[in-house]
Amino acid sequence: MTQKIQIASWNINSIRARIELVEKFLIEYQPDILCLQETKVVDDLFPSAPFRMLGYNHQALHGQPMHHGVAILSKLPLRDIRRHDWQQNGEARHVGASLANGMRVENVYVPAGGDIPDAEENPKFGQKLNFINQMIAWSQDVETPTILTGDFNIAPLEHDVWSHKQLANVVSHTQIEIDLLNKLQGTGNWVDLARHFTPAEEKLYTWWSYRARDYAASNRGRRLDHMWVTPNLLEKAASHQVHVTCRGWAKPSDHVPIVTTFSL
DNA sequence: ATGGTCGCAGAGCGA
Repeated sequence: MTQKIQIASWNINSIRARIELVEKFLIEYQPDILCLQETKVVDDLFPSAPFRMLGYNHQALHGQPMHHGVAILSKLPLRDIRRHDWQQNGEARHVGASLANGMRVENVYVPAGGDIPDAEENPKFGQKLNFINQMIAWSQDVETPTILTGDFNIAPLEHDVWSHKQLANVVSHTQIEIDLLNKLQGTGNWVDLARHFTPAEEKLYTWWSYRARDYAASNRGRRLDHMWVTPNLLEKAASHQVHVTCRGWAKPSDHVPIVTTFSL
């Protein structure tokens, strides 16, 4: 008998501003586990009750005032919850937890990196590169079946952005970021599930700027959100979906949810 | 055309 587990990841851009949107998503798609990024709330003020009402009784929260913040909401018990602060700067960007079957879920919000792709001119860009380097060191030791998901803030492939040429020097698609992300991927032999199921030649986005007059008409998106697995989980991954329609919902996040179905 | 829009807080910054 096989067990089906669906795991979702969504940069929600404030959980308090969008709790109804999340409820709509959970009712419609019923994932077992939801990884959130940019919750923008301290743990004491996290809206836990609406999730419990929907059966997500197991909650690994890792928030801070104002910015960032990650959380794992789960119908399945979570254990060995770890809240990482990779740069010892108080930023809440990574929370991980194990399931009863031994799988680990690692939920990450990589720094956006500011506007100028130069570490000396723009410390935020340096922080982003440093963060990935910390993850590379961490990734060396990952052996258990692990899902690494979240907002990586990097769109590595040509068709992960609306224009490879026009974004070549735009933070999220610069070669230095792509090289570093590829190094991280190689370190753990991580498999990029979205591209495992969708050919590299096909455009695939998870984020569209709020600034476009009509996001759908201009369709200038980027694939910033990812779900990677260790090779020992690959054969269990049955499908991967990007729920583009959520970008068109009222009061949307600028990111859409991604969901992987595992057959265990 | 170098703008545009969000959320947090309660001005301006980060995204």
